[in-house]
Amino acid sequence: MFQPPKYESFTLNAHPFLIFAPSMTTPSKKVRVRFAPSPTGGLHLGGVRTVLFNYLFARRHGGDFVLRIEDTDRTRYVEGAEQYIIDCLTWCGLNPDEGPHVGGPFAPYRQSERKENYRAYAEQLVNSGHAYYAFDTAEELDQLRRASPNFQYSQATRYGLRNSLTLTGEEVQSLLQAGTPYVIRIRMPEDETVSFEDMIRGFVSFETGLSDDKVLLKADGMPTYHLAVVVDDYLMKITHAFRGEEWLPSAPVHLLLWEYLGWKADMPQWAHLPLILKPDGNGKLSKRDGDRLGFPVYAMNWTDPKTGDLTRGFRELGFLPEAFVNMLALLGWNDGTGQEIFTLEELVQKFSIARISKSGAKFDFEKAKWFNHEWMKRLDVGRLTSDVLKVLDENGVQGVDDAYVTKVIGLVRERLTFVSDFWGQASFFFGRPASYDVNAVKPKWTAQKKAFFELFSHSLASLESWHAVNIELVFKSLAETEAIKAGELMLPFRIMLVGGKFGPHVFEIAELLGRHETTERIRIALAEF
RNA sequence: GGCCCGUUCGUCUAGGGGUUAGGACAUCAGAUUUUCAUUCUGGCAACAGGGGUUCGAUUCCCCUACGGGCUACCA
Repeated sequence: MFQPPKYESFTLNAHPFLIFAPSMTTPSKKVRVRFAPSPTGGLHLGGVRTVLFNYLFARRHGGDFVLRIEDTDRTRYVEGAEQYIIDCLTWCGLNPDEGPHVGGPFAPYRQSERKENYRAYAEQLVNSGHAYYAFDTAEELDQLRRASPNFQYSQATRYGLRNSLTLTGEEVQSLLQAGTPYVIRIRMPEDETVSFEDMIRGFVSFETGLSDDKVLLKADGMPTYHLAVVVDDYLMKITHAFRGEEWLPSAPVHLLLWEYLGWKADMPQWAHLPLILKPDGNGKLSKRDGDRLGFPVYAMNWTDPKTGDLTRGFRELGFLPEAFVNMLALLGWNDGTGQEIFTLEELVQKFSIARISKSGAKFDFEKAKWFNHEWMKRLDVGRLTSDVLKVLDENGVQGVDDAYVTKVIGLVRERLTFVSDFWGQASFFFGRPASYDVNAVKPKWTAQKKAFFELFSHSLASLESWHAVNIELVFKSLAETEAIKAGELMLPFRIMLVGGKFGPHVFEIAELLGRHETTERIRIALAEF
């Protein structure tokens, strides 16, 4: 017998796309978004991208960006992870308007501190028949799963298990009074269709009968993500919810909860972001892939407090936050013009959900490096100074003149991919070469060349204006007088000042080094050749 | 297994019923830079397959394949 399927739509706005139509770029309610990480370890690059999109959307629409710590799993809680997350956001310049560190009108922002909120809502769902008490222990369920691998706590099995659907009211009451551990589970409808309009994916629909009865409130009294995310998004008046695509399958549970709690009209618009994939093979990018392939996955260095293991981050590798954020934005989004370099401000101006792609993107470290190099070349030299000073300090160089450092940066920046490359490219500006690439000089070295450099050094001593062009002039005219090709002398001169075959134009180097230092280096090197 | 999502150069992507299918990274070749890097020029390189719809599909629809995600008292 034909039964028309029950259909229930959760499309909240009669015209869901209207909100984002050009004529109506400002949603009617004040935009409020949240990043809701679990403090269990380092912050993954995908997490930062989620933050970014939240941030951009909030700023674009003049809304609020809140940080909410989802620490409902006590067993996975890691000391220091919350502060680390906040530090990462600070480094990236993506600062929340509200959060545990800055407070706000909806405090507290840690779910562990909101524990008492959740039980009442779970009970409310039990009372309305949309949820039930379940007394099965974790061990019992483990056993069931071992016995049949596809076991689900669902309509197919719930009537054979120990819960308030199968027990009498008196039995349930006495179990509860006796303090028997229990969880509260959602009672998924047997045959309904839940659908909604995802801002990125468009129409998505699910059959409720296929999902299991997710736990809402755990035996320790803490909510699971499913309950907590709905309750807090409601309480914190979240209007748009961004999260990774891995959450799509549990969306129907959340939709149902919004409905059952009576908040359907306030449900946020959902946006399920495409995943960031491993560069080789397939699958979600994980910290392990970074270790294996030799690039960072976390935003900053992370030390596991239990094992002491250090996982390197983008920041410490020498990434500029500007480049890191820029690179992340382009992983799954573009503005349609081909422009690839954006400042945060530009991103805020140009960001639109409509231009986020649906498919996952493989992370390409080479491209990430390219972004950093581009920023290395474009950034204001002064902006780079403090970072470079840090690199110098790490290499035992202190108390150098800022203006000198700034000039050096200007000279070498275009050949640096990372700030951390600075030392390798510019150490000779802060100390004499420790050794010389003599093989580059010796085979063609002659007494005549030696004489040239002695004369050259002498000329430099009386050079009136110490500028690269003048130094070069003296160098070349003397070479001519001595009948030696200038080209034959350039490399030896470079080796004298730098120690190796690298660096900016040699006369620029001499200018920066100064008269005394230049002649000294010539004198010292002459003894080596 | 079931459910959901996805599929344009090696990678990130633009595009969209009629285009020489565009750009970027990587790569290759050349030029410049009397070092190296930068920079510049050029080359290689893609619409997963099959059915429809259509005068015409890479573009719209369906199926298949492939890939991924989820399937915990984790988020």
